[in-house]
Amino acid sequence: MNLTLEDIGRLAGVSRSTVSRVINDQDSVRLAVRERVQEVIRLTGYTPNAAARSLVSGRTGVIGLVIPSRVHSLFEDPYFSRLIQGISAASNQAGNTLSLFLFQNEEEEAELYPRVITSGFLDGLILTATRMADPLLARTAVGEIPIVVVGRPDVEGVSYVDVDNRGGALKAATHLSSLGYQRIGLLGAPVSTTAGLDRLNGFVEGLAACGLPLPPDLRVDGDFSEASGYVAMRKLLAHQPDAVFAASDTMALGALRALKEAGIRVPQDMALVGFDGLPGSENSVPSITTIRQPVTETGARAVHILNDLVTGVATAPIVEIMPVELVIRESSGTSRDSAGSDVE
Amino acid sequence: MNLTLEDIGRLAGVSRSTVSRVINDQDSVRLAVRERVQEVIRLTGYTPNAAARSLVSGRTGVIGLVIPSRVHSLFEDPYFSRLIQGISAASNQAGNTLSLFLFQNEEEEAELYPRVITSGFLDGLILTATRMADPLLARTAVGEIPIVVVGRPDVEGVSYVDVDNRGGALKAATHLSSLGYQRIGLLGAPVSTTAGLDRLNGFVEGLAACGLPLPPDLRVDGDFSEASGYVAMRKLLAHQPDAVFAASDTMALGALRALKEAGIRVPQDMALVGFDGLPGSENSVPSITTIRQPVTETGARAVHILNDLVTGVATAPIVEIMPVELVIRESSGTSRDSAGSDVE
DNA sequence: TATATTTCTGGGAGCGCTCCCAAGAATGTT
DNA sequence: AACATTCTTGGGAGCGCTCCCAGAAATATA
Repeated sequence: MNLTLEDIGRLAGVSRSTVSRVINDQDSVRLAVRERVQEVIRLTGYTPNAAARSLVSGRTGVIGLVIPSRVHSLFEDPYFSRLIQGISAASNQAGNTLSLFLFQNEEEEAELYPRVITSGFLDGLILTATRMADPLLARTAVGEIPIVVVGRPDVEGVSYVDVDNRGGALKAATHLSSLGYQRIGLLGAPVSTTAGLDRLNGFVEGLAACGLPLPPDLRVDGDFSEASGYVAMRKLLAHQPDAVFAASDTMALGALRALKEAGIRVPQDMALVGFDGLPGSENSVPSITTIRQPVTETGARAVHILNDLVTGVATAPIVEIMPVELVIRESSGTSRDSAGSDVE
Repeated sequence: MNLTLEDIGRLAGVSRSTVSRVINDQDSVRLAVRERVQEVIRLTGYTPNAAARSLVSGRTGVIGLVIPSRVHSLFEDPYFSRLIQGISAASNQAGNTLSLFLFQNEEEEAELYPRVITSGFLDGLILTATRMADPLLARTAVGEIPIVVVGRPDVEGVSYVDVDNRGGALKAATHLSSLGYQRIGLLGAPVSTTAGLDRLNGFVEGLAACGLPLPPDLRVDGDFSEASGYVAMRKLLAHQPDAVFAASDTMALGALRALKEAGIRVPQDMALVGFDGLPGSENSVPSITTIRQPVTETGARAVHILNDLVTGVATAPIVEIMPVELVIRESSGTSRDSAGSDVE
């Protein structure tokens, strides 16, 4: 039942080559012939065999998305969900097929990954949530397959797309400072991730630009989770900050819970700024001021860069930093002064 | 740089064919030769070209997972997250590669789907979240590619894996009845889904077996979401049930929120049973009695059945119903009597 | 030792496609 | 009308692999 080019050619009264030309939209096929062939293709529902095609062209149109073994819980994370959607949408649009590689554990990773990058099955790879000194990234240097990392990797020479973590955190700091807050605490993300590190540095830099320090006791780190935000906020409370920047919205949500429990009103008693721009921070009470990052667009850019690499339009490394945006909401809506404080 | 069978053969001093035999673990290769070839393969890091392989074998080892356009929000749903993980884990283990098809809208679905199932790129397909009269399912009947649906489809002749929705809802009903509750309400899932329908029927059947009715005013339907559970519970409250079965844990969580707001204690004033067995129902206060369904295993079974279909070990349609389990927690911990009621 | 039997190995054919080249058809030029 | 030029078209070759068959090597049997 499976048709071949030859079959279509026979039905249309032309040769294999002509049918191939029609399918690949190459010129130099007489209009009448072209239409006749297209009609036969339409009627038969013929689709070219992908394997044969890629055997000769050396390309499959398939790009892989690797999510390392650690991040399984994160799969429910709205960030990942949106990232995957962005990548999927962009690859559909670009005519790619997306293959998903979720490794269950390190052994699976070590066993499957080398095969994946060398079998010729993939045109390219998008790597997410790489850790510091990521073994996947190390293994990849050898392979010839184009790779784009989402999030800044800690090695040189790799193409990646990242959001402006540093700039975003800087914005958060200056925003809070401009409202008159002086004891601004940080609910940090793990510095074992480049995102955590960049947000920390940007935040410190922003405070410094406003003439403010970040005393060690005003910084407690979490792990991106709501629970860690809750715990960290409780610790922070002992040192009486008047505003807090949480390095993720999820942690900000946890912090908000801790503040509510402690009877501290937001923003009247304390201002709160998050990072990410997830729906949760918009729908909370009060809604949380945040640094919105373009997650879907980041995924889409990764796909486009990867395709440029695959087609040779560009050569690695390509780096792109996506802009972030300060979204002011209730949790930092009023200035320190109008909140009736005793400071300045 | 890309090696071929011929290259490996030359390096090992044997022919293409012998190398192929070693790689495919076929017998009748002298041990010494086999080891020499394996050594060369190990040293060179050779991996067979997937396209060439599948061109001749007619198989790619790739299975597709289709998530229709509607369910994008559901991607964050813990259910989908776990299902995808189950499917991914099982397909890794079975030596398959997983391709993910997230369609953004109906047009994309209509355009891409036919190509996907006919290009020969996929050995088989797993379809999730099909709706009643699903166009994908209808289109598929024509195609030759093996398909397994997760969740009972509303058409005949299709292989599928489902959980025992009917039996689970029946258990919930008899459990509540056995505790002495008499006005047991239903917070239903949409009957436009087979899961919603089956849970409704099982629940009614279970009540009937205990000699209890389901008065129309004791049934309000939601849409699986937390918000819909909240709203539905508030409506239900007006008709004073003494226990409620929510057809999903997420809705049960919403119901719990409504009950707390109304000052109704669970389980003292009202018992509550959910369905799914998600982490959220375990960690809530009080923890919610639920019907636990084996999500990961369901995904794994779908992969195995699909592989049986692909290899011809089995022929469609294959149907498998996964068992569910009543998990008793705080929200129905005590019997109606010991809760100090006036009934019986 | 000669022959029958089994085990192992090499090369041809072909999977369905794209690329290339050369031949044929159509058009342009004098 | 005769030739040069351009546009179309067909078929050969080959992508890297598996399958199959026949010949070579090893082993068993007389």
